[in-house]
Parts: sequence; C-alpha cells; structure tokens
Amino acid sequence: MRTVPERLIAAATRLFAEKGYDRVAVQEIVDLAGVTKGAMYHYFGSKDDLLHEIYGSLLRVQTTRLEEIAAGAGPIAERLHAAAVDVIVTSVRNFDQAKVYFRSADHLADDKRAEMRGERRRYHERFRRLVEEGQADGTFAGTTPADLVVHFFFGGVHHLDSWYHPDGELTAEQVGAHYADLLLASLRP
Amino acid sequence: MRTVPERLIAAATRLFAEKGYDRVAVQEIVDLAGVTKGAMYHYFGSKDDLLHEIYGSLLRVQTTRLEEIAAGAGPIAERLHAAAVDVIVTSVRNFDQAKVYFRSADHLADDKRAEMRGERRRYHERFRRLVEEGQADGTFAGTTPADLVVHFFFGGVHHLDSWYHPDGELTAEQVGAHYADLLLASLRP
Amino acid sequence: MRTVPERLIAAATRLFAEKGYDRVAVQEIVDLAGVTKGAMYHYFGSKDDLLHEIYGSLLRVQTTRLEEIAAGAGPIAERLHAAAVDVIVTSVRNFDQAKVYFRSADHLADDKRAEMRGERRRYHERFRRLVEEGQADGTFAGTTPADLVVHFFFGGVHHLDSWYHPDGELTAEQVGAHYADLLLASLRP
Amino acid sequence: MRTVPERLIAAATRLFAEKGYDRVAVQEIVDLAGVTKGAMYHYFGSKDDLLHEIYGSLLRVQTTRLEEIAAGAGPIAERLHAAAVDVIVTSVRNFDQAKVYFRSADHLADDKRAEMRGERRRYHERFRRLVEEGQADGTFAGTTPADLVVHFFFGGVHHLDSWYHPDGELTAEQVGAHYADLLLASLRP
DNA sequence: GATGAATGAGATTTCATTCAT
DNA sequence: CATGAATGAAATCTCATTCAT
Repeated sequence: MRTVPERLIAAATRLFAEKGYDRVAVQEIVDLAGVTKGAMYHYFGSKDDLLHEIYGSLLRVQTTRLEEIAAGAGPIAERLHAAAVDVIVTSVRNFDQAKVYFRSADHLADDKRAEMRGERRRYHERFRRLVEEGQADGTFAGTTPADLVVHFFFGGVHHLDSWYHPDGELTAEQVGAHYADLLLASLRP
Repeated sequence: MRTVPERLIAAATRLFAEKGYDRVAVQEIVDLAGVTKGAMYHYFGSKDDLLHEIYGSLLRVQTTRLEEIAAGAGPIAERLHAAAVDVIVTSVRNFDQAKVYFRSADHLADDKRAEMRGERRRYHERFRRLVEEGQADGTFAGTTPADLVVHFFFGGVHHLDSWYHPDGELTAEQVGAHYADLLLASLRP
Repeated sequence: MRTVPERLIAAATRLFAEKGYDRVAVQEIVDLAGVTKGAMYHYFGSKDDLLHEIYGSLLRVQTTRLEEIAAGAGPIAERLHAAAVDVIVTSVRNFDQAKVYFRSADHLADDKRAEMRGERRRYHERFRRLVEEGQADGTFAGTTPADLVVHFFFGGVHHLDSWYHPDGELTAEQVGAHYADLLLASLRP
Repeated sequence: MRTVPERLIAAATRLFAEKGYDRVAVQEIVDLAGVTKGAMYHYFGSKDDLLHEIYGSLLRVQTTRLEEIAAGAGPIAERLHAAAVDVIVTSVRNFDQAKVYFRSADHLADDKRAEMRGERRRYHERFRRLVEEGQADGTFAGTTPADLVVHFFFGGVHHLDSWYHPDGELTAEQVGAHYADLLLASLRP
C-alpha cells in the first residue's frame, strides 16, 4: 500500500474529478484515503494545497513532453500533430487529473493561482510558437492569429471532460488523431 | 427599476459568472439585488432554481436561432458558418449567462440536470446534422465523425470563458468569424 | 361550499390532527382551504387562534353532554357508564378534532392556555363528582381517590389517538362500551 | 463532569420533556450542555438522532424489566400487578425521558420510527400476553379483549405526563399501586 | 507522526406575520 | 373582503481548520 500522502492525493484526485473541488469535503477525502483529518493536515497545509498538488503535476508532465516534441527534428506539421495527439492522450490517460485541471483552475487561492497561470501560459506559448513557426514558413495558413488557433484547439481538449468516456468506443489515440487532424486541416493554406 | 425576480436573476447571473455557483452565497445575491432572502424564496424555490433559470434561457435563445439558421436557404457551408458565428456572438453578447452555462452544468440537482441535458443534446444534434449534411453531399470531408467535429468546435466555444474579454481587442464578431473559419477550414475535403 | 372561515377550520383540523400543530405551515392550511394567507389573517388573528378555535369546540360539546348525562335521573352507575361511553363516542366521531385536543394542549400561547385549562378542569371535576357520588353511597369502591380514577380513565381516552382507527374493526360504540365496562368494573366494591 | 455526549443527551432530555421536540432549538440544547453546535453534530447526526437515543433508552430498560417480571414464578395476578407498578415507577423515576417517550413518538424520521414502533409493539404484546394468560385460566374476566385492556391501561400511564408532578403529594409507588389496583380490579371475573 | 474532539463561522431554507393595494 | 409580495428572525446543518494528547 502506498504512503499516506500518496493515498491522500489519489483520493482527492478521484473526488475532485467526480464532484468538483467545492463539493468535496475534507472528511470524504480522508475517509477514502483511509486516514484521519489530523494526518491530512500533517502532510498538507490545507485543502487548497491538495488541489495545487494535483493541478500542477499533469501540467508539468505535459510541459516536459511538449518541449521534447517541439524541439524534435521533423517538419513542423508533424511536430504540431504529435504535440496535439500527445496532449490528448496524456489527458485521457490521466483523466481524473485532467478533469481537475480543466475545471478547478480558479478554485486555487490567489498566490497559487498566479503561479499556475504562469505555468499554463508558458505551455500555451510554447504551443503557439509551433503554430507560428508553420505560419511563418508557409506550411500553415496565417489567416487566423496563432493565439486564437491555440485557444480554439485547447477548448476542444478541455471539453473532452464533458463527453469523453475512457471506456467508451474511442481510444485516446483515436480521439487524439482526429483532433490533431482537424487542427492541421484547419491550418492548411 | 426592474421587478424583483428580474433583479434577482441579474444579480445571480453576475455572481455565478464571476465566482462560480458554489462560491456564491444566497446572501450575496439578495444583497446585490437589494432584497431580502425571504423575497428570493418567494419567487424561487431554491438557489438551484435560480441557476436553472439562467442556465436555460441562453440555451433556449440559441436553440431557436440555430433552428432558424439551419433551416435557411443557402448552401450548407454558409449555413454552418453562420450557425458557428451566431453561437459565439450570442455567447459573448450574454457573456455572464454564457459563463454560467459553460461552467455550472453539473451543479444542477438531478431532475433539472436531466432536463437540461436533453435540451443540450438536442442542440448538439441539430448542429451535428448540419455537419452531416455537408459530409453527405461532399461539401465537407467525411474523415472525422460529425459528432467529434461538433464536440471539438463547442470545446472552442466553451473555452472562450477562460481567455476572452468582451472589452478586449477582438469583437465578438471577429472571434466568431475566426472560429467559424477554422471550423469550415478543418472540414474542407 | 362552506364559508371561508369554516373551510379554514376544517383544513387546519385535518392537518393538525395528521401532523401536529408545529409541523403544519400556515401555507399548507390555506392551500388546503383554497384561500390565501391574507384571507386567513383576515378572519383569524394568528395560527394559534385557529388551534384555539378547534381546541375549544369539541370540549364545549362534550361538557354540555356530560352535564346533561350527569344531571340525569338514573342510578349513578348508569350515569357514569353513559358518560364514559359518550366521551369516547363523541371523540371518535370527531376524531380529528379529538386528536388535536389530545395532543396540542400546550401549544397554545399563554393566555389561551389558561382559559383552556380552566375549561378542562371543570370537565374533569364534573366527571370526578360522578365517581365521588358513587363512592359516597357505596356503589363504587372508595379505595382509589376519585381524582386518580378520572385521570386513569381519561388516559385511556386520550390514548385512543395512538391506536384506534375509525374504519377498523371496532366501532366507536364498542370501544366506548368496553372502556366504560372496564371503568365500572374497576370501581366495583 | 460527564462526557460531552452525555451532557448533550441530558440537556436534550430536559428540554424535549419541557417544551416538546419541535419547540426546542439545537442552539438551546448545546447552550444548556455547554458546548457548541459543531460538537453536537460531531456526536449525533441530527437533532432527530438525539430524540432517537432518548426515546429508545427508557423503552429498553422497561422491556428488560417487564420480561423479568413476566417470567417470574408467582401467580399471574401478582405478576401483572408487579408489571403494572413497575412501568409506572420507572416512568416516574425517569420522568423527563418518559415525557419525551410519551409525546414525541411521531417526530422521529421515518426509518427510526419504524424501528421504534417495532420495539413498542413487542413491549405491548408481552404485556398483553400476561392479561391473556390470566383470562385463559379464569383468573381474569375475559369480557374485554386483552388488547383493549392493555391500550386502556397504557393510556393511563402515558397520561401521567399531563397531571402528575414527581414532587407532589403522591409517590411513584403510590400511583403505581393505585393504577395497578384499578387494572386488577377491572379484570376481576 | 497521527488522532479525533471541538470550534465557530457561515450555509441554505422555512415560516408566521404584515401591509400596500 | 381579499391578495400576494416581502420581511426578518430563526431553524438545522456543514465544514475547514486547530490543538491537546
């Protein structure tokens, strides 16, 4: 069995994803983790801390992967496609974490929120530079500002949370491929 | 000055959009509306009722408009483009309502949630049939299932809530045009 | 259709009997009576007034009948028996009123409570004098103070509320006869 | 000083007996017990739980005692007499609990009410079998159904609540003896 | 390291009553 | 006569957090 903090994070992730941060009582989290409230406050300063922890971890993983993919060698269209697929696949593979990330952004207290926004913006910008790179060399149409394109695409990703079921017909890879295809298609000159 | 129920709806819309349903106290709503809690419970059965009211009104407007546009005379590409622009423009013109709609869907109590899901599904399906129509006659590529295309597009729309500011540089029409263009471009055969 | 005050009394009697005074909202009463709250406060000063009205009417009827029976001509044993049967039969024939009377005594506000206690005490005393009369002439055993006997008997009567069903097997007259028989039997010298 | 839950039960018993369940605010209970509302809800799930606890404890004691007395060796008349005295004496010795028990039965929420009714019915039936035993062997008259006799008698017991004062002239034993005598007398063949 | 009792502020909701129309 | 909107006080219950052990 995992350590107490790990069990707490797992329980909180599950519950936040299912019901949303504000609908989950600390008591529920510790019950599901099989510990007491005292234990939770021993490891985490607050309920908000738990959210912060969950919130950050997926984003950090995705940022790392995006940077690798973006820095790769292939043509820009391939790299953007790969990046698009990747963000969907990793989101679906960690769907509970992703749901928390998608929905609970502004539940963080002020200081942590600022930090998170920074990380999120950096991710967005790295992705945007891929689009801009393709627009600059004529691979992609420049009609739509790259910023908008990225917002549009990540809207699709975040929205997975409201219709996709990991055990439904479509695999993560299939959805990833379709969405990446749509993105690339929308950028054809 | 408007009637009490109208003032309550306006206050609730404002606050739910700003802080999210769970973070708004009934006391705040009635304070902003300038009435007492008793008055609120005279007109609305619960805080949830207020949400239901707000939630439904934008969706009903958009459904009506979608049906008109979809039933129009022009070529399918034009009708889809117009529908896409329209949903964004009306969402931005009623941005507070839209934010509530985008974010507070699952805060509704069970019975109302079922009803709302039905309405939302009908909207989604009407939109999907537009895509299918174009795919059937070869105007649009059939590579991606229409269902996915619609989810993808509405992800973009819902996501407006996390980056768009009505008094920023871009007008509602501009964003609407860009997003509709992206949608149409992504469907080119 | 009856007058508004009559309908209100009828509705209140029904509901107070069913759920108890404190569990009935004024709104429920006026709904059942088919009028509005304003109408109720037009005819009755308060919810308490309604109770007072119901409370008093059965007691007044029973007091009148007791006085007649007690003042009758027959032997004391017959008169006591008749009085005992009568209180049960009239209670069951007006079971809702009786339930309210049995259970809601101390829900009356102070001034009305004092008045009611007086009426109830007079009833109790008239009944007690019947017992004393029989004890004085040797018809009844004098072992138990008449006061206790009367309390004991009326306990049985009040308790009807917790087990008797007007449409069950036993008629009001049968229960009345059995209880009166028990009372008389318990007083045999 | 007793534990917090004990103090809460004591305070609730006192207040429910005095004013009736619906007239007592949780705030009053915790004030009298010298704790906060949070503490109360730490130990009891609801105000109803408190009632349930009080309600059950006297009944359990009386059931145990009734079973012992009923299973005793003496003649049936003696055992019934002893049982009758006992229920009165224990009710008066725990008068607050008894008052709550007598008056607040139907204030329990549905599930607990069913449970309580079961316990109460078992008690009633054990008592009834004593009467039936005496009727079967001719010790008691069989004129009145045992069921009615028991209802009648327990009416007297419950009614104590509306006239008896523990510090009045009559001791619990005296009332018990008188009532038991009346019961036995009423059953003479 | 961990417990769980206790806090205290605040949440939603109910309801008898009043009053302008 | 009667309405029904509005009040305001109070009700029950929740919950993140603290702290002595």
